[in-house]
Amino acid sequence: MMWTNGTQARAVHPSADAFALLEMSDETRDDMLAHSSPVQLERGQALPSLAGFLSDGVVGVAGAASDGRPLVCALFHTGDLIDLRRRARRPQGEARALTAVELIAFDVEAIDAVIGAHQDLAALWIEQIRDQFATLRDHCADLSCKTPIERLASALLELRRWPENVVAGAAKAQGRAVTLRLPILRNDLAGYIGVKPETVSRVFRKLEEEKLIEIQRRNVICLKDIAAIRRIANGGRPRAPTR
Amino acid sequence: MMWTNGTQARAVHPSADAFALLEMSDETRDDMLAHSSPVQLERGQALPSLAGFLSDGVVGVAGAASDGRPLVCALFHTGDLIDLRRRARRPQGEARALTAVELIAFDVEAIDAVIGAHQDLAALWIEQIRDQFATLRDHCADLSCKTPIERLASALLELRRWPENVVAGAAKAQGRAVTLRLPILRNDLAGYIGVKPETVSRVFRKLEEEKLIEIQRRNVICLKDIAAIRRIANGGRPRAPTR
DNA sequence: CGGAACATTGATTGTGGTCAACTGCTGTGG
DNA sequence: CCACAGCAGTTGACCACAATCAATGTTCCG
Repeated sequence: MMWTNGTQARAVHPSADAFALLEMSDETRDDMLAHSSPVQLERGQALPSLAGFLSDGVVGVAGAASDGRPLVCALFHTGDLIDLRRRARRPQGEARALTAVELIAFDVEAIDAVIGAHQDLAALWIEQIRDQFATLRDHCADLSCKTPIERLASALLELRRWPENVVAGAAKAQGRAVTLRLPILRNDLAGYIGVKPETVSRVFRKLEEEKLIEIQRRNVICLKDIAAIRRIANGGRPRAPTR
Repeated sequence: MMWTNGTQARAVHPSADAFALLEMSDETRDDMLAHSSPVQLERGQALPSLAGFLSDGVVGVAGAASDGRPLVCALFHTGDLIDLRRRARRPQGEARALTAVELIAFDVEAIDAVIGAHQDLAALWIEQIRDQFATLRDHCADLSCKTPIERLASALLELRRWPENVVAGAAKAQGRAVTLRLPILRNDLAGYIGVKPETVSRVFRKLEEEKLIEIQRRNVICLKDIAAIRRIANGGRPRAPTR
């Protein structure tokens, strides 16, 4: 894996300026940056702060089960504001890098004052958390009652929403087909959709047998029939009746 | 069921002033109320607005499965600010009253300006959504990898967090025991923890056989050993190994 | 190459969904 | 008052299916 020398300085990644895409005034931006510190993490490392801006990579929040059951209850992607603070007593759950990550970690003591001082930032912050809340509601709906194949289909469509996961080029050419670069490992994907890695593997194979996807490499798959995949994701494969 | 005369005027419910408990200036409060309208809903009715303050009752957000699988992907309780807006194209999912509900429905066109104008409201709003986000993450963790008995234990402890669900009196007397008034039906509870009503019934019976709870009435149960219930909720009942 | 990490495949079994029948309760109306 | 309908919840029998465990395969490094 690249970038194993975590804290060491290195050339700026092209996507590192995702921060510049956030719509806010320069003044607000400067004020935010004044109370933050950029860090680089490798896969597996815990986030140093409960709040930050994810300028590159994927972060997963793990819940706390007393035994070591792996699980990923929420995903953050490049361009997301992260705010995991809560009023509740025990701060259970922990955020970890699922890929190599660039993070602008905020000083949680100071960032609230910055938010309060800048109306545009407050609006942006609310919009971000609100969207993540909505995404998580959808995800909960998947976990509540869907079959593994429906969950995986749903997760694939969700990953497609982030441009950095979509492989350019082949996309337009093949009509409705889209080639996806899965940013996370099977293990984490399985944890996210609430099944075991073996099941993910079996479901991938099933989808490929049905010509709906094509597994090109371990983490590169082509969605060949988006419409059919969406139909499955919306509940098109309920469990068989007992008869 | 009481209050079947939905829109008809009636005496103010004691808990209707939960709104007064929100920490904000009078000016902010007046400004909010100027852009909102109080409504009363009975069980099953959809919320008239994507944003509001829940002054009494329980609201559930249902996801959208193409077949009619019931599910409740998020719960709101008395005292919660509700903001279900999202940038995403299709506004899937729908909020419905799971009990009789009193709601101060906000005008979604105007409420953002009110938030922008009042710093205290912005801070409050962020804190609320952030907390709901955190609660939902915990819930996702439950759904991802826990067994039905663990999920139900977790849900019971979650419901205990809202004082209106706790039956006063017997609570203090019995030491660690707490009597809970379940605000929602078995069906909705099952949908929330991602199992079928039959399973909820079986798990309740199992918990009662183990003397951890006592089902006093259909919707009144006594948690007799909170510590043991919490141990289960945290992952104390994994599925048996195959051997 | 060798080795570790990641991923897949196969055989087996526990278990929660499914369906169906039943109980208990409440309100309605004759 | 009982009869009845309607709804919420429970119980039982059955079995599809995903978790388990084990072994093998693949990829990616040094």
